[in-house]
Amino acid sequence: MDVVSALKKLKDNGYKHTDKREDMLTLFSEEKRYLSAKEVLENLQDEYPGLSFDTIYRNLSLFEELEILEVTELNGEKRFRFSCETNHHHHHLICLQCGKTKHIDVCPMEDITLKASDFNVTGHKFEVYGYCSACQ
Amino acid sequence: MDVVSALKKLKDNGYKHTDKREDMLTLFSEEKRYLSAKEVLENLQDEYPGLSFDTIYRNLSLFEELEILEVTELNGEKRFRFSCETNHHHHHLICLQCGKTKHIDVCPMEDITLKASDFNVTGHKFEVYGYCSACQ
DNA sequence: ACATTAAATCGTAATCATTCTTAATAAAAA
DNA sequence: TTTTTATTAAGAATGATTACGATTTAATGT
Repeated sequence: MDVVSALKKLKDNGYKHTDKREDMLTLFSEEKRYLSAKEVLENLQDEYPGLSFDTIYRNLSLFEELEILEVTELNGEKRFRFSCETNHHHHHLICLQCGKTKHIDVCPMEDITLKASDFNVTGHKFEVYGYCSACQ
Repeated sequence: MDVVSALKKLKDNGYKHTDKREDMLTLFSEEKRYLSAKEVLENLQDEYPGLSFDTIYRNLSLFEELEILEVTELNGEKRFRFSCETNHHHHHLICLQCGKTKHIDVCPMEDITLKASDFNVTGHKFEVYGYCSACQ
């Protein structure tokens, strides 16, 4: 995912182009890591003094819906990151300090779904937490 | 984990025995599934009319600290369940409707830690969501 | 059993993340 | 440029969780 194709996706789905949306997308493209709504707000507040939380949250949800961003939940707080460019199903190592991520290519789901025949599996979460080299 | 050994654990760590704590533990031992703080409150309110959220939360945290309960987070809400009796490391299938769980014996963590040599891994989460046979 | 002490509880207010509402504003279409 | 419709600001509302001061209760020693 990159800013240009994200903007195209917005347009293709009938949503308008705004400076705030573009700047939010640019932020995510520069910081390839999980950011909280608050972090996003703080990053854009210099440029847009009266920027409201509502705008941030509304756009984050929209981006999630359009699969521009992916979301995870940590300590009762949602965090968003740019969707990974690869179509290849994968999971992440997530730095608890800065939100930086690394790919994990193995997926533990292969066998599970079959074994759980009397359980209708609709989703899963595999995340590994710790500290990246910069934050150790 | 069972009520008797949970009560013993409380005592051994210098915490007092109260009717409310025992009833909370009994509830978890009867419902072997994830419960929210609200569900716990509602279950005990008949017996204790003036029961406060503070009491529920304080005790849930205490139980978590003593590893009497284990916790997960779903849709911005903490949910607690009796710790599994087995010492064997494992994960869960979790019913999104009723919170019922089933064991998953495979653990995807075996290789990961080694491969992530420049990443200090401190924890992980592997949960599979869906609907149990009763809730489908 | 009774008094003492420290922990537990109540009732309520505060907090934090998130969502909602209404009126004003700005982008796209005609 | 006007109209239409989406987007935004500002702040109130919500829902889960935590914090606080005053009161009550469980454990301990006498």
